[in-house]
Amino acid sequence: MFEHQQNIWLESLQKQGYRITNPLKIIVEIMASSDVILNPTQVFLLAKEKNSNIGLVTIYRSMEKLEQAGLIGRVHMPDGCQSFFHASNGHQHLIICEQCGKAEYFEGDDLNPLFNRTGEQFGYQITDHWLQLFGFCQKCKEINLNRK
Amino acid sequence: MFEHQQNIWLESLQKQGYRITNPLKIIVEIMASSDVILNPTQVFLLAKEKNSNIGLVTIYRSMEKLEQAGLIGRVHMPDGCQSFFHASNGHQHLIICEQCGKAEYFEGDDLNPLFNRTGEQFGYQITDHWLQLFGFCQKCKEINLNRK
DNA sequence: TTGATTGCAAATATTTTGCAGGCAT
DNA sequence: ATGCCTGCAAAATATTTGCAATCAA
Repeated sequence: MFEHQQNIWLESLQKQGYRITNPLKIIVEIMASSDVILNPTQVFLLAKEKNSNIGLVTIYRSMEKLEQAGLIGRVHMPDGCQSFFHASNGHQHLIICEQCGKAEYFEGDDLNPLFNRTGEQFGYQITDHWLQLFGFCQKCKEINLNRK
Repeated sequence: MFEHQQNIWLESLQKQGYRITNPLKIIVEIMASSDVILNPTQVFLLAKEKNSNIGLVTIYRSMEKLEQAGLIGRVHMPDGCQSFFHASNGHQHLIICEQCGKAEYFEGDDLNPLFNRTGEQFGYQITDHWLQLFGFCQKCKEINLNRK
């Protein structure tokens, strides 16, 4: 299942002219199967477990490729914006656990009427929008309860 | 008018125990009257015009104070999240020009039902949300038309 | 074979910290 | 007078670039 997803990513990268190297495969494997947002250093540490020789620079360069290819996207949080998550199908919105970074996409109502109305009201031509929810996921809620 | 706003900020800072120094006054003057988002370096350059002796480090430290005091907030953009803008009254949302950084707050519909519904659906306890619109402001639309 | 990709080292860019002197209170 | 705040220099972080060797195509 995850393997399937990885292959889709690798094919996509190959079609776009990138070479499928071992380090890239490892990074794809990590990013395509992660249900939490990850920053370059976190990806680096996970990747080292699979190939102790991999360099942090390769992570940066590969993340850039995956982003260019539309496979991952940068996730902004109140305390930083260097984490990445696999991209969504279509334009969906993110709900993110502020404790563990677990993220999921959700479909919102159609907010375009609000966005267009607001754009007109202020004289802006709207090109994009962000909607994100922050909170505690099921697991982290339980963890926090047990701590008390 | 802007002076009034500045004084409110300075009083608030004083009440919170901060000392009202000349560099802080200059930074408050800039942040309280700016209608565009500004990063520390931009604030530094603007502040230097008023006090050529001011240091970039002071900008960083003062921005932290203003943020702590709830007077400014960090603004996240697709290409960076180191800019600041004066805080809103209540929980409003931002519409930002991606070209010049001009920003304004707007009141949305009440999106809480959507947020709560989504939180329940995924098992998250929602603590916060972000809604931001990006686009081109009136002036930048005109600038771009004239360029063609 | 060829040139894109890698890992290392070094360079940049950004932000934070240590400290002596100055200034608000 | 006290100790918070400032500016400088230096340190710590985060990210990017140069380069020779390697490897996918």
